[in-house]
Amino acid sequence: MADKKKLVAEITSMDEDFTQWYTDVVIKAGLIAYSNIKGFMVYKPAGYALWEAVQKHLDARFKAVGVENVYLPMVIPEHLLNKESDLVNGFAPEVAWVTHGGQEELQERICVRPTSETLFSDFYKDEVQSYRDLPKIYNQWCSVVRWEKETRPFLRSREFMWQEGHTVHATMEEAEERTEQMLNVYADFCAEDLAIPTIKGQKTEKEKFAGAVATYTIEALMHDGRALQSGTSHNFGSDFAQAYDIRFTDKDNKLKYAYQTSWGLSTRIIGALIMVHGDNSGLVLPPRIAPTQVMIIPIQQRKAGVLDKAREIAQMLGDFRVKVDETDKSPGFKFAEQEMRGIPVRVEIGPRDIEAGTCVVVRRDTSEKISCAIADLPGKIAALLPQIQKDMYDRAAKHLAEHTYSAATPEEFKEAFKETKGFVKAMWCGSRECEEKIKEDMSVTSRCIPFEQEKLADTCVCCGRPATKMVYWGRAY
RNA sequence: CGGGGUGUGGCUCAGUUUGGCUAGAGCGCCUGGUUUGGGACCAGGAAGUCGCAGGUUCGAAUCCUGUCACCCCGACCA
Repeated sequence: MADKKKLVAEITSMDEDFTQWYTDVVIKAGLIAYSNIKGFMVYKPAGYALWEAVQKHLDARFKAVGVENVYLPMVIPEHLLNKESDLVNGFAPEVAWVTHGGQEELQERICVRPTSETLFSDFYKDEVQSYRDLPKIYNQWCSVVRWEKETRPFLRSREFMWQEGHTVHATMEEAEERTEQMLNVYADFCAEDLAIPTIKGQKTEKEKFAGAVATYTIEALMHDGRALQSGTSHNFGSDFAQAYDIRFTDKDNKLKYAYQTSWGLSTRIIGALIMVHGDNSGLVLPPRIAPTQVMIIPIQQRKAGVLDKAREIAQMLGDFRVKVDETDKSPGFKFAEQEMRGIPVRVEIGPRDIEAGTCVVVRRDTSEKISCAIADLPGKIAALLPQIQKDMYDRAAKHLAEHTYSAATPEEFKEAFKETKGFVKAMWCGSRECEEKIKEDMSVTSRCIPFEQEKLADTCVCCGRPATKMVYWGRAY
C-alpha cells in the first residue's frame, strides 16, 4: 500500500514522516479534536463511532462467554489504593488527586481511577462469602485517568476509554482458564472484526502488570514496524484477595482466599486500526466495524433524476450501513473526503451510468473500480464487503510475517535491529539482567513470550547461557 | 522530569533581526451566480484583546522581565 499513489493532498506521506502522517489522518479523517487540556481529546462523531463499533462487537463477544456489565465509582480513596503495594508503586507517578470538595479540603485525598482493581476487590470483599457466590465475571465500560507526560491521540492520552473486566474465582485453575479465555476473545475480536493479526503470548516478569502473577498480551505490528500492545489479560492469583481480604467458605467448610483476573482493551485499539490499515490517502476501515460501509456519490447531482437515483440505490442497499453524499461539493472533493474517512466502498452514480443502468463501485483498500449493473448492486456489495474484510486481514498478516525476523546469535540479533523494522524472534535465558541490557543497548523491549514457541538456538542472544524461552522483541508505542 | 522549538482571524503562516502610519496573505467560512466522472470558478462579505501579566518608550506583534500553554526528541506508561 505504501507505494500506492497518494490521492489526497494535505496528508503527509507515511514514508516521509510516519508520526506526522498519523496525526494528519487522525485530524483529517475527523476522528479527534484537541481540547484545551493537554492529553484530553474530543472524540468527534467519526472517532466516537469507531469506539461504539468496538464496544458493540466486543461486548457481544463478552456476553457470549458469560460476562456481566457493572459500573463502579470513578474515584478511589487513598487508603484503599495503598493496600496493594505493587499496584501503588506501579501507578503512583501517574494518578490524578482530588484534594478539595468545593472550598473544603478533604480529610483524605481521593484519586481518579487509573484502573479499578482496588475498587472491584473492595466490592468483592463483601460480595463473596461462599463458593456458591463464585465466580463473578464482571466488566465495566468507563474511562480512566493516567497523568502521562507525553501524549498522542488514541495511543496515549491522559483520559482514555476502555473496558476493564474483573473476575473472582474459587480456584487458581479457573482463574487461569478465564485469563486465557479473555485473551483469546481479544485476539479473535482483533482478527475477525478489526482485521488485525496479533501475536499471543506472556509478558516477562519485568513487563507484566503491577501486582499480577501473570500477564498475557496480544501484540500487533504497525505499518512502520513498531509494536502496539493491543489488549492484556492478567491472572492475579490470590495476591489481591490477600491484600483486600476476599475470602469465602469452600465446599470443604474451609475459609479460603479467592483468585482474581482482570483484562482490558482501550481506545488505543483505534490507533492500531489506523496504523495497521491506513495508507497515504488516509484511513482504511474494515467493513465489519466501519460506521458507514458504502458511500454513494452522485455526479452532476443537480441534473434531474440523479439525486433520486442515488437515494433509490441507498434504499436498495438497506441491509448495509449506507449513506448518500448530497453536499454541494465537486465529485473530486467528495472522493477525497470519503477516502480520508476510510469508507470501504464508494458507489458513483451519474447521468452516464443512469442511462446505461449501471454504476461504478470503488474499493477503498485497493482503489479497484468495478462497473456494476444497478440491479446487481445489492448482491455485489454483499459479496464485496466480506472480501475486503478478508483481503485486509491477509495483507496485514503478510506484513506481519514479512516483518518478523529470527536471530540465532548475538550478532544476528544486533544486525536484525540495525536494518529491520518489526519483530525479532530470539532465544532468551530468562534473566532480568539480559532483558534490561538488551533494552539499554538496542532500545527495544521484550514484547512477549509467545505461546507458540520455536527453538531457534540453544543459547541466549545476550549472555550466551542456556536459553529457556523464545521471545518477540521490538520497539513499542 | 531533562534537551529543543513555537504561540499573530477557524487552520497554515508572513511581519519581530533594525520599535513607527490603518496588522497582512493563502486556505477555510458566509452570500449570490455559474459549475460537477479525481480536491471547480467569479464577485462580494464577515472574522484578529498579536498566549497572558508587568515593564521600557512619545509610540510595542516587534525590546526587557516573569508566567502559561502547546509541539518535537529522550526516560515512564494501555
